[in-house]
Amino acid sequence: MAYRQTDKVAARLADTRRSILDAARMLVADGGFAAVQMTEIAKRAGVATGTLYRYFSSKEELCRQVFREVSAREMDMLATIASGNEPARERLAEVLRTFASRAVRGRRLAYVLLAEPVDVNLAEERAFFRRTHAEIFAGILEDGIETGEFPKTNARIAAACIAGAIPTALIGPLAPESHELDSAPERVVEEIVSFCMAGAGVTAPRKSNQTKERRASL
Amino acid sequence: MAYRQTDKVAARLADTRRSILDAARMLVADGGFAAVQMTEIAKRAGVATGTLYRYFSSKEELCRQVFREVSAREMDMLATIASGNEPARERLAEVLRTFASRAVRGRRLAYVLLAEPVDVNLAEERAFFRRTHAEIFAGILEDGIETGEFPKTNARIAAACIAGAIPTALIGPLAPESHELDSAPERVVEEIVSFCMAGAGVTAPRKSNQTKERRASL
Amino acid sequence: MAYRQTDKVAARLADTRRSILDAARMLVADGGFAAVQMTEIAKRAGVATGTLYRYFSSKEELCRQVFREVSAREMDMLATIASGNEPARERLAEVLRTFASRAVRGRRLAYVLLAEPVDVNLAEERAFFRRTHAEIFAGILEDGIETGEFPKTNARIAAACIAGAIPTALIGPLAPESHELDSAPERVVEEIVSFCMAGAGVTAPRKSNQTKERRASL
Amino acid sequence: MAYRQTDKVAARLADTRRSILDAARMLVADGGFAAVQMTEIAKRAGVATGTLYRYFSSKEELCRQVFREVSAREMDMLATIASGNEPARERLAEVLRTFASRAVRGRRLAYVLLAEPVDVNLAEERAFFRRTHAEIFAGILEDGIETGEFPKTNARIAAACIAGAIPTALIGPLAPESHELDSAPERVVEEIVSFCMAGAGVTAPRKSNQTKERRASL
DNA sequence: TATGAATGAGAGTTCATTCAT
DNA sequence: GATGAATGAACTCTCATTCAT
Repeated sequence: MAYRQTDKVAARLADTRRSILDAARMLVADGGFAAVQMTEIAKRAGVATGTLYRYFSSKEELCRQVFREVSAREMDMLATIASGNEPARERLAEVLRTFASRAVRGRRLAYVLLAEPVDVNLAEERAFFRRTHAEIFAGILEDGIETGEFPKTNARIAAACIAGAIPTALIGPLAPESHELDSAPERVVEEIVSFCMAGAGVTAPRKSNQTKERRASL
Repeated sequence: MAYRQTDKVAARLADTRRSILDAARMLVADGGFAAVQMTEIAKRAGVATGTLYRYFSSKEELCRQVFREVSAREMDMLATIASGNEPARERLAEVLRTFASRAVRGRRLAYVLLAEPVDVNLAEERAFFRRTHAEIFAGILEDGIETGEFPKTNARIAAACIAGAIPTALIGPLAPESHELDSAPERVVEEIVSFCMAGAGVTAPRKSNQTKERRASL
Repeated sequence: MAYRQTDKVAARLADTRRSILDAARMLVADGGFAAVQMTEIAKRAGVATGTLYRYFSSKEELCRQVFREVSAREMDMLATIASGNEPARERLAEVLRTFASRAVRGRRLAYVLLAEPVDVNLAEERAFFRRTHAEIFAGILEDGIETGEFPKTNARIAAACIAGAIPTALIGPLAPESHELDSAPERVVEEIVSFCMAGAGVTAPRKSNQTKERRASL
Repeated sequence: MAYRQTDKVAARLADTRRSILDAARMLVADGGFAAVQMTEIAKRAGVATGTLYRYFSSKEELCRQVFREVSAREMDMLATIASGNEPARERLAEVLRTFASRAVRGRRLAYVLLAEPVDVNLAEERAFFRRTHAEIFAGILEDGIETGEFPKTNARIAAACIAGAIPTALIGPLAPESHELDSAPERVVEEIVSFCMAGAGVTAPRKSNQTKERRASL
C-alpha cells in the first residue's frame, strides 16, 4: 500500500517534470532560448511559477536540461546510423540525409541547437553537442579513409564543414526560397548531401529506403 | 566667437561617434548583440549614457549601425574579389580564403554576423548581409558552370553550404583544437577551402600571393 | 492544498489594489497627475514597483483608473439628485450645494478633475467627466426653462459657467481666505449657490436638510 | 563712442532676452508649461541652450518670467477698465467682455494662466495673478454695492465665481461646441456676461463700442 | 508540496544643467 | 559672452526569483 502510494507520487512528480520540460521545449522551438520566460513556461505546463523551482534550481538549469534532451535525441539517432555495418560511404550519406531532413522539419529548433545562442549559460551544452555531432561525422570519415573509400583529408575539419553547411543551407534567408523548401524538401536535401559528400571526396549513393522511415519530427 | 575651429570640433564629434561604435562593436564581439547594454557601451566609450542618444536615436539604431559597418566591410572585400577577371575557380578559391582567414581572426564577430540572431530588430540587416554574401558565392559558381569550369549543380544551395561551412568550421568548439587554429591557421583554412571547392566539384588551386596581403582583422 | 482560503486571498488582493489606488489618489491630490511617479506610489502603498504592474498595465492605466473612480463618485451623486422629482429650482440648489460642499473638502482633487490637465492621456477621461458634469447642470436648467421656473437662457453655457464658477471660487488662492473657508464653509457655499442661481435667473431656496447628510469627503 | 558701444551691447542683450521669452511664451501657448523644454526654447530663440542660463538662472525662473509677463498684460488691461469713471455696472460688463473675448482667442494661454498647473513652481505666480484678477472684479462689485447699483452680496466670492465661470465656459470640452465658439464667439461671450452679471444681481448693459476695439490677441 | 503574489535590481531612455572651447 | 556637446540622475517598465500561505 505504502509502496504503491509512493509509486503513484513518484509518477506524478515525473509527470510534472515532463510537463515543464515539454512546455519549455515548445517555447524554445517557438522563439529560441532568449524568448523563454519562466512565467510562460509555468502557464503552459499548468503549474505555478514557484513549482518550477522545485524541479529545477534556476532558469539556466531548466534550459540546459531542455537543450540536453533535444540534442540527445538527435545525437542518438545519428550515432546509431554511424555505428552500423554498412560501408562508410553509405553511412555518411544516411547520416547526412537524416540530419538534413530532420532539420528541415524542425528548422527553428535546429537553429537553436546549432546556431550560437546569445545565452552564455548554454555554451557548455552546445559545445558538447557540436563536438559529439562533429565526432560522429569525423568517425565515419576516418573509417572511410582507413578503408580507402575516401581520399585522405583532415576528417575533423571536413566534419566541421559538414556540420555547418547543412543547417546554414536550410535555415534562414540564406536558404533557397522557402517555397522550394516546403514544396520539394527532398530535392534540396539531396543537393546538400551531394555537396557535402563531394567535399569529402566521394559521390553520393542513391537514396536508400531506410531514410524515409525515420520519424522526422525534431 | 565660439567654435570657430569647426574642423577640430567636427573631428572630436567624429571621434566620439567612432568611440561609441567601437565600444559597441567590441561588446558585440564579446557577447553578441543580445548581451549589449547601453550603460556598458557608454562606460567603454568613455561617455555618459545620455551621450549615446545624441549620436543614435535608440539602442536598436546603434546596433544596426554596428552591424552595417562590420558587414559592409566584409561584403565589399568579397565583392571586389568576385568581380575580378580571373577564372571562376581562382576567384572562388580567393574568396573562400579571404572569407575564412578573416573569420579566423574575428571569430566571435563572424559568428554574430552569420548565425541567426535572437534580436528581431536586426533580422532585416542580417537578411541583407546573408543574401548578399550568398549571392557573391553563387555568382562565381554560376560563372564557373557557364564556362564549364564547374560541373552543373544548384549554385544557390552550394553557396549556402559554403557560407555555413566556413564559419562553423572555424568558430566554437566544433572547430579543431584552438591551438591548431592559432598556431597554423593557414593549414586549417586550406583544408576548408579544399572541402568547399571539392563540394562545388573542382580542386583548389595553389594559394596565390595576393590573399596573404589583405588585412585580416575583422 | 494551497490557497484554499480563496476568500482571504481575494480580499488581500483587493486590499492591495485599494492601497495602490489610494496611494495614487493621494499623490494626485497633492501634486496633480503630472507629479505622480510609480516609485512613489509603490512606496506609499507599501509594495514594490513591480507589484503595481500586476494590477495595472501601465502608469497611464493606473491614472485613468484613479480618475474614473474619483469622478464616478461625483457624477453619480449629482446625477441622483438631478433625476429627482422636486422642482428644477430645488434640484439645482441641491446639486450646487452638494457639488460645492464636496469640493470644499477635496479642493486639490476637485481641481485635478475639473481643470484642464497637461496629461494628454487623461484628456479622454476628463472630457467625459466634464461633459457629463455639464449635462447634469444643463438638464436641470432645461427642465426649469420648460416648466417656466427659469427664464429662457442658453442652458449649456450657463451650465458651463456654473461648472467653472464653483471650483474656482473654492480652490486655490482666488478663494476667500482659507480660514474663512475652514471656519464657515457653509456660508461660503451659500454665497456661491446664490451667485450661480442668480446667474441662471432664479433665487436660491432655503437649504434643505438633505444636503447636510451627504458624505462630503471627495 | 564707448557709451554708444555699451548701448548697442545692452540693446543686443535685451533683444536676446526678448527672443528667449518670446520663444518660451510660444511654446507655453502650444503645449502648456509642462511641455516646455529648454532645448526647444533655445532652438526657437536662435541661441544655444547654455545661453538661456546667462539670462535666467533656471527653467523655473524663465517660466515664472513668462507667466509674469503674460499675466501682467491681462491684468493691466482689466485694471485700466476697472479704474474708469463709468458706472460700476458698465465697467463690470466691459471688464467681463474684455476678459471673455480675449480668452476666446488665446484659449490655450488663458488656460495656462487660469487653470492650476502641475508645476508647483509657478503656484506663487498664479496665486498673485488670480488674486489680482479677482480683486479687480471685486473692486468693481464693491463700488457698485456702495453706490446702490448692485444688491449687497459678498463681493469677493462673487468675483471668484466670475473668475472661474468665464474661462471654464470657454475652454475645453465643457465649452459649447467649438464651431459655435469659432463661428459666433460674440454670442457666446454675451451669454457668459449675462450669466455673470445676473449672478452679481444686475442686468448686462448693451455692448459699448469700446470693447470691440481692444486688441484681442492674448 | 504547490501556489502565485510580491519582489527589486536593472534595463532603455529623457532632459535640465554644466563647462571646455 | 556665446556655444552646444556632454552629463547623469531619474523616469517607466520587466522578469527571474522568493516565500507566506
